[in-house]
Amino acid sequence: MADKFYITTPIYYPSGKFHLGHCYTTVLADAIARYKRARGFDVIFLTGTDEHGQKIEAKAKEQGVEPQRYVDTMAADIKQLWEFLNISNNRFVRTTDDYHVETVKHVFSALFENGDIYKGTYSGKYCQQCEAIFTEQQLNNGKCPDCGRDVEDFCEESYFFKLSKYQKPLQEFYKTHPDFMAPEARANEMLKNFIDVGLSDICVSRKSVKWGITADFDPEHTIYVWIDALLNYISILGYKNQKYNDFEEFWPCDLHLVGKEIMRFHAIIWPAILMALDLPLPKKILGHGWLLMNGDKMSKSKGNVVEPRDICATYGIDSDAIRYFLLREIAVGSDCKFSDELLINRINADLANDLGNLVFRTVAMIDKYFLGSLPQQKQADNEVDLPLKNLCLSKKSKIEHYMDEFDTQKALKEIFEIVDAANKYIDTTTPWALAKIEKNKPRLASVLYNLAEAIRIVTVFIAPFMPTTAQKIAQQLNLTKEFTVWESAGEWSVLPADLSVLKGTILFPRIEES
RNA sequence: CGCGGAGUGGAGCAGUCUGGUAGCUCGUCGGGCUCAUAACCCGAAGGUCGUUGGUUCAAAUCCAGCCUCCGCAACCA
Repeated sequence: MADKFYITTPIYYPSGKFHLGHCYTTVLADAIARYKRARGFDVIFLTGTDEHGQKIEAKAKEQGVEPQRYVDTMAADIKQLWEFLNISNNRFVRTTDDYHVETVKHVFSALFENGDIYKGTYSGKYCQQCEAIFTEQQLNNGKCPDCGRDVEDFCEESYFFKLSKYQKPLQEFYKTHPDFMAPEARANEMLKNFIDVGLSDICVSRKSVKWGITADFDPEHTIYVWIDALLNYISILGYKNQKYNDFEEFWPCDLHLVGKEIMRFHAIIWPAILMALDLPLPKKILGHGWLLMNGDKMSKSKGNVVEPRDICATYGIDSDAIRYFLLREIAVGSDCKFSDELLINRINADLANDLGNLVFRTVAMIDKYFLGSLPQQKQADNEVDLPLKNLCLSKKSKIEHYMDEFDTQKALKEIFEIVDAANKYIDTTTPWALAKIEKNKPRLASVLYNLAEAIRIVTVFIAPFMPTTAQKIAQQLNLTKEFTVWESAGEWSVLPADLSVLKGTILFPRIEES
């Protein structure tokens, strides 16, 4: 039996256009999922949409459609986006799906029955414009902190979850599982900002919100969207529903990937709910940073979003280029500045000039000097070949090390050192000079073969990050499956000596700035 | 004094935990090469590491204070 690996993205809230930020989370999860599969893991990779709540209700109304219709459209759109980005998720959850609703209702009732959910009164200050409730402290000079308008008293009967009861167990858990939250800075923030000041019970139902899952024992109440949303991670495995049957095998989750702004829901509330259900806690919550537009967060409400399909169309680039940018440019856990210029520079420098050009010139030379097929006879390795070979062979363990830490940036850096070394190798060996003298042909064949091997290894390594590109290179070098299995990246002379290539199109055309 | 993060050549970042000649990518300038996508290779210029003070033989790194920017405080990846 293969080892199991369960990875999730958050389920996205479709209250507006999806943007590059959502793509980052999902692409990161995808690269990790593909890497794990390459290493032989049996992977469940889950993403989805969080479709209930007031904002969705309002948005639907604004467009003059039923909420269900609205979320259907949005879910279809995001699925298309993931297809465009080559996302390999094998589960997709929608919180309006029957089985999910079934699980949520069951859990809510169970928690009510065991006393972790109780009836209370929810009070605060309500802003009509924002349709949001704030606490006294949140107000800005007594006005709504979002829009600055007057607020009114608000009081409603509600159900509460006994989060406070889990303060001590959570603290104990964090202490015994120091790797539970990552990166460290984010863990500090959680502990100092929320845990240390004391957890209070949270309101988990709303009478005023209609678009949500109703509580079985009190149908006037809909269940708070975060309770609803978090349960997706187990409803999709079939916990308390009949649709799936993977809970025993795949829970607890190996990695919840989340944006830093929703870290607290995953690192505090979610574990508390699981404790209340007497279920094991996830192994790791990784809170990544944001893409910043001119220093500002890219967000739906600020309207400064970048849509990946638009940007690809504008510059004529394919989705692998976007994937590469996200995985290469962003240090896991840190914020990252974004601009068209940074994107273009990164793509041109690494993908067009270095990788794309390397593949193109190598294949072109095999085509030109040997009509596409290398002769069998090869010289042995010499002092120029060995460094290249050894560099290639040294990378597998390093890349595995970084990927096991989910650090795609460092992993890609290692991979591209091979690309650099190969380009340099061409300069050192001067194949065009060898080609001029007939007796140098065997040496020329060796040089080109070594380049093909280096490229093959790169192809194996980049497949989790740029699956389409890996496929394109594989076609050009005539790589069948056995030459691209992960383990083969740790070996040399894997390709047949009489390698044939097919000249293909340019992988990444340079983007000329307008 | 709510909490957290950041401040390093023109741009984007690493280095700070474990003090010891300041590193990477892009850009700029000069040279080389011509297989290749005006791509590739080599070299150079450019930084008193936000600021003040302290510890030390030695501080980007440790300590204290200050300034600036960003984020969080219950529905933003």
